[in-house]
Amino acid sequence: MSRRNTIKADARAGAQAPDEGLSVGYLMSRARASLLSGLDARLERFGLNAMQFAVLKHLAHGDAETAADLCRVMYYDGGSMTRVLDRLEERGFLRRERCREDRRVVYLRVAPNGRALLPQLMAAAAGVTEAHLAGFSVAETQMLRAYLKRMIENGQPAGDNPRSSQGAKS
Amino acid sequence: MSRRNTIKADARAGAQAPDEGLSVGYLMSRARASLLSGLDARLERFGLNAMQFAVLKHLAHGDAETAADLCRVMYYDGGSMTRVLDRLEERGFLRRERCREDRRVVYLRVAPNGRALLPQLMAAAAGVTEAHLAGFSVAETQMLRAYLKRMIENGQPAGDNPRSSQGAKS
DNA sequence: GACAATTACCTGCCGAGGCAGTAATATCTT
DNA sequence: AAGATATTACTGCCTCGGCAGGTAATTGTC
Repeated sequence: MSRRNTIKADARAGAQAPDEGLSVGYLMSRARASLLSGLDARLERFGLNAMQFAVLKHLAHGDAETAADLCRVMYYDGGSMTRVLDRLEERGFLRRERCREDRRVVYLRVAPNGRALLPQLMAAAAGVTEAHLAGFSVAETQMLRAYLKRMIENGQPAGDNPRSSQGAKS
Repeated sequence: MSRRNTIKADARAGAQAPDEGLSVGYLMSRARASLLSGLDARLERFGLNAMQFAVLKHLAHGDAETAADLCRVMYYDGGSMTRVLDRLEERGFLRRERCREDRRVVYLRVAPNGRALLPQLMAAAAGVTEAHLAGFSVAETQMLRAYLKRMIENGQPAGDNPRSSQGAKS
């Protein structure tokens, strides 16, 4: 044996004294990844992924009714959204319907096919979240949500625009 | 004017009774995205992104000394890691050095070039996190971290399928 | 009515990340 | 000792998401 996997024994233990602040970012990435892959796993049997589910959910709940709406609500790129919708339509979960008053607009309607599936999808999503929040009291969950909201607001004012189109050239 | 952007007036109010639980995931994605794009913005003047910074940081702090270590610590793909390291080496921030005892292993060393930059990078990263945690007491930050850790642990047992591939073939 | 500006949707292109497969080396089993 | 198994690093291939550009349609200005 020459050099076994060492990785600095306590890199995983919460024993980091130096940059405690940074760890919030790492923890959040990890938690989100776990949530996301858990959701994807549960949606797999429906042939959908988390993104597709989110789109259907927003449409079904009336949070949005066009592609542009979805992009605003979900902070998502327009070009990518088109392709997500293409696949959902192709699979019959969704219908596109051109608006007659404003012919630029295409209304999005959840097809009966997708609408029938939605309760199960919602249940799957709720299940994943609940699993991750196991042992959390209602108050704790609310606090967590409040913390996250505060962080988001702190990031809003200066310097955080997802689609600033002003990106760097590297 | 035919149909203005509506987006369901009360989608923003906290008036959603049904799927309150789900919002944790959305909030976390938003917070993380804000953190990440903020970090990228601050690292831009060094010609580095968040990923490259994280690699340098882990190497400099001794959390890892090979590509495989980095992948384990950062829950990152091996193939992608190779390419990140390629770029860092190319730019002179990093040196690769084959281990003589175990010739499969390639040790990664932060070049003086990169080591000199590290304090500024760390400061930039800390700045972003602090900005997002503005108004948080020490206790609150600790609670947030504790919540995230609990969520991660809850996701470990059965919920965290490494990869399910998109399985979207039909 | 003619012009510019804006909006909605779509397409092409590129980088990032995940997965599978490969060659080399090391370790375990029999 | 010899074969099986594991690990390390790397390479192709694919999908996804972001950005820039393009077309059609609407709104605003003169």
